Amino acid sequence: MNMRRTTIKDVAEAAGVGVATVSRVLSGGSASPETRERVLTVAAQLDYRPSALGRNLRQRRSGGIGLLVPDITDSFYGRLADGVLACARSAGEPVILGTTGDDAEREAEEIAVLLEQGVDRVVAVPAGNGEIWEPTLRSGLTTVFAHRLAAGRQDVPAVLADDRAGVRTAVDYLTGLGHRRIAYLGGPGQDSRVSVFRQTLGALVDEELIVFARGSRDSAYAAAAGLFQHRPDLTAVLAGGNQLGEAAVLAARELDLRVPKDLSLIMFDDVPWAELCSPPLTVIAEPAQDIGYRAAELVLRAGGRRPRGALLPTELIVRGSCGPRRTQ
Amino acid sequence: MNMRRTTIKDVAEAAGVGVATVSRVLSGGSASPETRERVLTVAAQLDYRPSALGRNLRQRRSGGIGLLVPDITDSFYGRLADGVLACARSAGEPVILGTTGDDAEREAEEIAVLLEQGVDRVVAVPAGNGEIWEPTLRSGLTTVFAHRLAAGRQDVPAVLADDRAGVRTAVDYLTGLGHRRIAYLGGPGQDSRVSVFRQTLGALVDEELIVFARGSRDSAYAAAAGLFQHRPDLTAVLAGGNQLGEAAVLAARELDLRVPKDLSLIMFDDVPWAELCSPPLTVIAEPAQDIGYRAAELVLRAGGRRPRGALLPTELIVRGSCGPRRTQ
DNA sequence: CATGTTCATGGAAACGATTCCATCATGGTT
DNA sequence: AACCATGATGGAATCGTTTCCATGAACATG
Repeated sequence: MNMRRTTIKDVAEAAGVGVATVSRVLSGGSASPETRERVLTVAAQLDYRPSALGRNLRQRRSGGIGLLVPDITDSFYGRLADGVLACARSAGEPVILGTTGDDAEREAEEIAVLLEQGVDRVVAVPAGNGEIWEPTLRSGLTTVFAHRLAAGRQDVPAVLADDRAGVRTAVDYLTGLGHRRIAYLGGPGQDSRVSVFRQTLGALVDEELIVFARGSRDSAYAAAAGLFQHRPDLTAVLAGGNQLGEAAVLAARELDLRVPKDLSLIMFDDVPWAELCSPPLTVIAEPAQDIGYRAAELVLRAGGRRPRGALLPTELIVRGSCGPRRTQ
Repeated sequence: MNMRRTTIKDVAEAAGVGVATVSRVLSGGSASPETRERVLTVAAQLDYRPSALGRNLRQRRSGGIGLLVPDITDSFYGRLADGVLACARSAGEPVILGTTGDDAEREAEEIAVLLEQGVDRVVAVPAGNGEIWEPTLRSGLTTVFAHRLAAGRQDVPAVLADDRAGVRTAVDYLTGLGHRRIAYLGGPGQDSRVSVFRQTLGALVDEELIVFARGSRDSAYAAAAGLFQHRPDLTAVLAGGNQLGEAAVLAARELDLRVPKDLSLIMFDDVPWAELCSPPLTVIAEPAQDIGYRAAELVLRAGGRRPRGALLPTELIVRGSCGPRRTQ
């Protein structure tokens, strides 16, 4: 029952060589062909698997890569995580997952846990502002941001969707349909989008129509319902994420606003149910999984270097949730 | 730039005590009050954080808990993972996430990675049959299954939703509405449900109406479409998960089957979009997050003991996707 | 007073890998 | 033949903890 794991020492003894040699053979160092083969054979026979524990301690870093997302329940982050996992798996690296709830304090805690674990590579959707990351980055942790930047941290490589272009396309599409009073229903960390929203809308911008929800579903619903009740004159909404879109649909239904007759709706993030909705939702698709994969790739390939980030394309997928401005 | 982490040795020196004492103080061992306070003060001053690396090696186990789910993209497993994370966070434990794609081989690989990392506690939605877990369990890894059992492994504690009761309720509901040809659209690992399905349906059971998809969305769609085309006489479907439900709605729409007029649909797992669908979907809600939380709790509390599992209630939520049998 | 018991304490030995460094054999060059 | 370069090899140090054990002080009990 209580059999010890086989260690490198066992292999060394069984193969009649020193532990140093075994280590070298197994990690690709130099060794004579016959020694190499003998060691490999013995290792296979004993079903030897090097313990990450010993290695990590010696190398003062745990191999794994940390992943911090706001909410693993959100389809977008689920897909993003899936991309990270796919890349990590192909590299044989474990992934330590933490959720921040878009809360700076929780983010800091999760970072602390990761550091304690000796994780030295992190993919994160940053929640707090850049300062939180200061000591972390200084301590030599390779970080890649995904999906969004931390305020005031242009020095960290990031893999982003080109949502600025997405916003432009969406706004142009809506104004093209005749809409003038267009709302933006945003979530945490979408300042950059909103600035483009303002820019593109130009003279049409109406600050009252720009509202923000915190991360939760409840908050999203409250924001949407509040917006619709307070400003029944709006005719189109751009929802900044799938949970916000969901809230918008729900709130609209609750208030008997018909989509797209009374209200045109565009949602960021193409989720499977967007097609099942009635009407099917027009969306700006973001390559969530690619974002995750690329970010993981960057963080793995980074050999101490600071890699450049990436900007992935978004796509407006027109379905049935937008129509011409209602004439009332 | 290249400053070393502060170690326990630094703290010991600064406090004028031995490292053993520091370790004891920090991990709740016995020490004189004044020593304790001095050590704690110094540790706080130096911002000392014990390295998990050293501890893990010495204790021959990594603190973290492993989590294995088929697909983190699936809302159900997302919520399950969220539950595990919530529990782990309250215990300050990191979570290593792996996905199996419901594939036995991938599951084995992920287990190997976890073992290599020294993980000794795992929450898993088992994909393969029980044998895969044999060497793992034998090697002393505390395992708790979540959401389903591995075939032929009654010796592993499991946290399950009472989906057998769910199936019974759903079938009774459908037969009560007059349906006679009821299909089950299943996914991997749902044998137990199907056996209850057969049982409850009794003489009405029709083996051709029981079809299985593999884990992917494509496979689910193919199964649903195939079922509907091949047996246009069926009047009700029980979909074994949200992806299967999604596929059913999509396939029905494609084939111009109106829900619930031509086809009644009940889906396992209450996802947010079930309400947005038109008609809103009648579902059997499963407490995914609770399952994850409870499973993590079990795996954490288990002090070598083998805890008993849990069976969590399901609930039929009637919305609009079921109607009386069509009279053709 | 002698002896035993209970503490707090620190030195040192693990844990299992990697890696520095010294050693030794080999083979080629002068 | 003497010498050096090269490459394979194993011993030992190292990473940062925890934990075993010996020591010594303090105190109670005979």
